[in-house]
Amino acid sequence: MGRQPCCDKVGLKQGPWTADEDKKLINFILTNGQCCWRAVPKLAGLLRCGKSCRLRWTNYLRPDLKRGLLSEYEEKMVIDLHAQLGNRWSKIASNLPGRTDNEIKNHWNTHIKKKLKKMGIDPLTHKPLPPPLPPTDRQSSPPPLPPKPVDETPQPEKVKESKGIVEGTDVVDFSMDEVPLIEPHDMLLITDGNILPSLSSSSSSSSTSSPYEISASNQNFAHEELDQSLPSIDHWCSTTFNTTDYNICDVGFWDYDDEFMANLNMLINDQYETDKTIESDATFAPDLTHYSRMVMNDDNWMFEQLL
DNA sequence: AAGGTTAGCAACCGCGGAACG
DNA sequence: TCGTTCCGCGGTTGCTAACCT
Repeated sequence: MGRQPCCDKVGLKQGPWTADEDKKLINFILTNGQCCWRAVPKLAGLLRCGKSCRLRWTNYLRPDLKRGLLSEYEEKMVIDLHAQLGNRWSKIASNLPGRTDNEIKNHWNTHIKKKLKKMGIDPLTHKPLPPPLPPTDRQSSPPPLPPKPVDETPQPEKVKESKGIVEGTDVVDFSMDEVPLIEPHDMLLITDGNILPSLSSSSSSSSTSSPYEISASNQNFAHEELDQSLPSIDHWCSTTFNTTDYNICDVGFWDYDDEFMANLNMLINDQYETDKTIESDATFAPDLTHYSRMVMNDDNWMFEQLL
């Protein structure tokens, strides 16, 4: 017996989302938070499958998304994280606040790949490309084998993806196995050539195998960068709904973790500018007691006072 | 101006794995 | 332990605007 489809597609809408559908979804999540995605379309009055709703929300409607092209810094981050993690876009995205895995994947495929190739770097292995062979050689000889990873020691966690390798044939592609995995404590983060001060007490930076340092225990890798990376709520509303007719004061009822709420709180209250030295999650915790609920109504954001 | 091509991106597809009964 | 459900992820598709001829 095969796997059941994620949703009954009969009568369900597919393709681009309309503004009205967006509003319905946003209103529902603002009011109820993120719950079981399968139930969302029914409860929100949408003729979509739950998967489609989740995708639309996570990739487009989330208020913490940063729209627009990746900055030079973000691009550098993506390149280095890709060298460490391979095509694990969600992991890469988790280190870039306001960016989605889909967005990074698209940017990689359309921009970064070409850039690296132009620079003579293989986007798969992040090593210099072999010099191009003359046309006659290309026809007669198989493609060169990819270089082996420098570190030959066995990896504790082998990535399962190994598509593209066909043993005994000339069809040779690269796999995730060939990208050495780096433990969080091995990572090093720099921006424009300057090593950022570590926000994590545990990062010893003894290994310099990577030009970036990502502290696994502290995802707000650098407050300065976070400041640039997170979008403003005003910007979100104006870009998402193409309207300036809203009045943002406070936002609440989000089903997010404390750090996200704190970041959002800082954006809204301008608290961030005066409190850049915050280091622990405890001090990040936002005060939600006075928050209003934001609801989409027609083309405008409406606010409901909770207290 | 019209038709063809390319680039960029939103959305979909299908699989794997976690959670649960 | 097994079957089912659901979520999340990575790969792929398809639409559309921009560009080219």
